[in-house]
Amino acid sequence: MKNQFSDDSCAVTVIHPEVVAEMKQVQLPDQTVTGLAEIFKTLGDPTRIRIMHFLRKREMCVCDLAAALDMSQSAISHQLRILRNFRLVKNRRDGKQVFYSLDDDHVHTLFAQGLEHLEHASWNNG
Amino acid sequence: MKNQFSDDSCAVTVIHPEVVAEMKQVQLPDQTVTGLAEIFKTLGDPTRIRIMHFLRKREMCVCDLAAALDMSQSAISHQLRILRNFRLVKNRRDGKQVFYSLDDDHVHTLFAQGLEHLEHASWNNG
DNA sequence: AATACATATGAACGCATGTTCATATATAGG
DNA sequence: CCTATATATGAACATGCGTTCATATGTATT
Repeated sequence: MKNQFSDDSCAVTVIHPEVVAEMKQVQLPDQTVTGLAEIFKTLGDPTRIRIMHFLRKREMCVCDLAAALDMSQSAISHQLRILRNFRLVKNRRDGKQVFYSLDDDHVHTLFAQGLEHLEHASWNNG
Repeated sequence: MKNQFSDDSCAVTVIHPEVVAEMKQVQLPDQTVTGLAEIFKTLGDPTRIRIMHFLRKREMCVCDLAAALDMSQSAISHQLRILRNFRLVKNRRDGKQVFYSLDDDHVHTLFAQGLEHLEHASWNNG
């Protein structure tokens, strides 16, 4: 016999069965895991970071965003759709223009915490 | 003349030149943008979310992580390397085993804020 | 030294993702 | 109604990413 096997999975050696059992119980629901991953993935792109950073300062229309970022209107619009889908930004129409702004305050805090971690990581980077 | 053009970019209509100018000044440094995006991208994967959630509870060795997640040791190891590269987890060796834990507290808060946003988004979802 | 075990890593494969290009929708003005 | 403008969207293309498979490294045991 070469290996121990966990109860209901593929062949993996288990070293601390109690730990594994305990962790399987406190596992997050799939929906929560997916949701969390989606939020973070949405923020995990330079263009979207830049957009979010601007919208933290003020609401902006699509055209101005594209100009300020030196990118095409189409690219920005696609990104805004993604941010909108995951409720990170909301929009209002004013005539021909559509203005975007942050959807809620948690995003602000997410940003701040991200920056704090960045600093922390830089310390250790030396 | 069909369009206005921004000073130093490709052809994009500018609607509020003052806003665009102001935003260009408060732009984040490229390094910061990249760093932030990398942190969030790193958290933007279901497997890594699950790993981080476990490590929030206790330190764990690679084998147990693989067993608890019903995934191959190789897959987990690859993911741990990514988390390690971006200083989200740290590791210590104890004999043949390597134990992983969260690197700092900001990650905890990042998680919490992500979850809060999840709830917020669920309200609006109806 | 030789074996067994825990972890790490490189290559490869399939799938997701960001941008561009072309075009559609929506609103204002004549 | 027709044109111009602001935004949205679908298809396509290139790049990036997560997993698997095979294998290497590192550590204890005999």
